[in-house]
Amino acid sequence: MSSLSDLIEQYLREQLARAESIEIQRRQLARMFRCVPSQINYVLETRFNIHRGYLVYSRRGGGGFIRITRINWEPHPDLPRRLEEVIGSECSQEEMDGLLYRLVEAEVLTENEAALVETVVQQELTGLSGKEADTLRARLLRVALLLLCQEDYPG
Amino acid sequence: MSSLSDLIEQYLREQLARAESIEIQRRQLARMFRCVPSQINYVLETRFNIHRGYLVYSRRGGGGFIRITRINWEPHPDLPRRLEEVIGSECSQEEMDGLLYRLVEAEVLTENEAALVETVVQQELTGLSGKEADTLRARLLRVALLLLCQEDYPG
DNA sequence: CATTTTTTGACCTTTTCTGACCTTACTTTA
DNA sequence: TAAAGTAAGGTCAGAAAAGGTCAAAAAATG
Repeated sequence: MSSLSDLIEQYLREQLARAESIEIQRRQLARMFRCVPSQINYVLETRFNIHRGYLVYSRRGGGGFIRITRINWEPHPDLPRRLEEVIGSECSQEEMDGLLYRLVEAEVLTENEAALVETVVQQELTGLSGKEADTLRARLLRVALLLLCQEDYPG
Repeated sequence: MSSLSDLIEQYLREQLARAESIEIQRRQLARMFRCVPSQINYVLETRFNIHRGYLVYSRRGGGGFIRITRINWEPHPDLPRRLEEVIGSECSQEEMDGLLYRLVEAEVLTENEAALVETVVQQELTGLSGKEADTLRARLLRVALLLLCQEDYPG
């Protein structure tokens, strides 16, 4: 249990223990650990992804950098997966209404929030109908619920 | 975050924090930062464009100058409508990032909310690219912001 | 031994920086 | 007062400086 990736992870965690956000240079860090630059990407993908509560932002070009931020909201464990299951790739208006109704009953959303979602989503769908609308509705609804539910459970 | 362009950006932002509009001389600013004059244009194009909420006007010849004006979009009243205008029917990731950045600056969103939107929207876009992604991104982003902004200003 | 995780390297994309050359506006002078 | 000179800023293409991707090889794991 101490591959190079583990060492790099450990190093970054130490930095992140002191600051909520750190900036690194891929090349420099790679030189520091005597590895190839893409190894850094591997560590970031496997250890500092969103599931583990980190956000990575990077910029290329001269003065480029990689910023790792510890995030303040617990990614709600398997909400994304469940929403994926429940909503799927298409969602009719009736299905959406049903789901929203159930979420209000379960007190996951307030009535106001449900109404807001309904309004905003339907507004974005104006002019569309049939399968096209159902596909888009599924995506919009998923994003909407992820936002509202995550907001409810701040770290 | 410390390329020459970043430094010049920072300097100009400081000026613009005190006045809504500033006038500079390209040559002089270039001398000040020990760079070639066209570097200034680069900074203006990438950091002070309309997407980031700035207007640039310039005049050549003797006594020439460059004027940068901050667009003051007032946060509260009809933000939703403004957002729809700004987002339009397509939105690249860079445009989205720029907009989120500005909303954080304007204290319409917190950094966490911005990160949340970024994450959730990008997640829904996995597998898509090009125009298709840009179209969908515009829609998802609009819904996301409408939800969060309404939540912030209920009623 | 099969599978998963790690490591590496070749090739790609984005962002920044520079310099040669162009255009516009004001100033001077024949 | 028209032409020439001077003093700005603009454009664009290419070099340089980052970071990204992906697949194959190597190592670890069970």
